[in-house]
Amino acid sequence: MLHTPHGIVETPVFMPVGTQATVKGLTPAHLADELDAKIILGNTYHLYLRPGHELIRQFGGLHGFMHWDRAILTDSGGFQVFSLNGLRKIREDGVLFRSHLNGDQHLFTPESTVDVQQALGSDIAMVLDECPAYPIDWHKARKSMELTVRWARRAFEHFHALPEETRVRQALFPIVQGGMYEDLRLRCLEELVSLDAEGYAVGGLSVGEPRELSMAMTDLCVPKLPPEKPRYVMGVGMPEELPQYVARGVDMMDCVMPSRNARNGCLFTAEGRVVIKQARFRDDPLPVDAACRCYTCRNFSRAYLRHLFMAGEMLFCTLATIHNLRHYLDIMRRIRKSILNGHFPETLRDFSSQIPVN
RNA sequence: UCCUCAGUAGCUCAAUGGUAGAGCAUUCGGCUGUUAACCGAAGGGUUGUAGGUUCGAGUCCUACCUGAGGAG
Repeated sequence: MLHTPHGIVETPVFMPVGTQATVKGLTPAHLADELDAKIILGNTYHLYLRPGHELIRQFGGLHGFMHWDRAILTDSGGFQVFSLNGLRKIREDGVLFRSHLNGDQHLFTPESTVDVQQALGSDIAMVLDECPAYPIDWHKARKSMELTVRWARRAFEHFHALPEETRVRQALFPIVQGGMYEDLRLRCLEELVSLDAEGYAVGGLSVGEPRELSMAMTDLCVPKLPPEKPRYVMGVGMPEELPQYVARGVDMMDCVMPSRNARNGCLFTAEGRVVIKQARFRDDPLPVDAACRCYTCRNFSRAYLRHLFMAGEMLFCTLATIHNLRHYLDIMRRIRKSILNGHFPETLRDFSSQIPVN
């Protein structure tokens, strides 16, 4: 269990992504009542650029601003630096980048991203890291990893030196990098463990590498992270992969897949994907997933959902996102239950025998 | 009855007489710490009809058909 200033989070947990102070398509009531999500993500990069972290601070941080009283983890912007390739320049002191909104130039440093996340008031903050592209050669991966380690040290130094009276209670997680190279990953991990953080993340996965490699890196890193502390693999995964990450010791995951794919018409079920735009669902009276008990599946047909999608109606995004996130969170609930019951191995086998999502 | 304008993909429209295209729609893919209600691909045509001029016609000429506007 993760004890945060905004409640206890049972692990292993999947965290819905709410980049811009909203899980797109959903109200906080959907998240809390319908999905019972205990923790969601926010993003330093996006919120710093718009509406600005100082404004959010005035509204009582992200929690007050977006009316969410459960836990929030904020990503540092390291991944945005990676995906904004071309708009940025990485230097020793930090990353110089141009806003994707208006081209303004900004500098993120390990220190400034801690400050921004303090203003956002998240329960868990992430250290600024460099997320290298895949593939990358060993020498470049080493340089990148070493920079990530230096940045992590600076972030922690700054974090510990924050003035007691204004400091927001918050955990800070460093991020293991090192490309797909075992030696680099292990060296990075060792350095970061010495920071004695409250939790650790494995980053740089799901950047285009084959699935086996993501799993291999997880296999390598997670067991060597302190077992009594939460271990977070960033940016994963497909629904059927969730139990496999858990089996490797992962406590926390997040991914845009359920929410983004929902908006793009891809609904996940235990029987595989339902691509709702397909003509075969034009007059299908069945729910998306007969086994699902979400609001969408309890009340609406595939034909209706297809109609909403084809008509570009905004309700589609809401109903589809409710379903996909419920599917993800139900998988995690089932996993947690089976762990408590001592039946996780059987549950893992059940999931493995299911039809893969694609 | 006459005059003018217009008929090109399902829709709205491009195309100096020289390989008929686009957007939307349709169908199908993709999406992994959200620059993403996004991106990509495919199918789809006797250019209103019938003649003519020309090496070559969506384009020029003639007649007809359909529609819009105008005159009487």
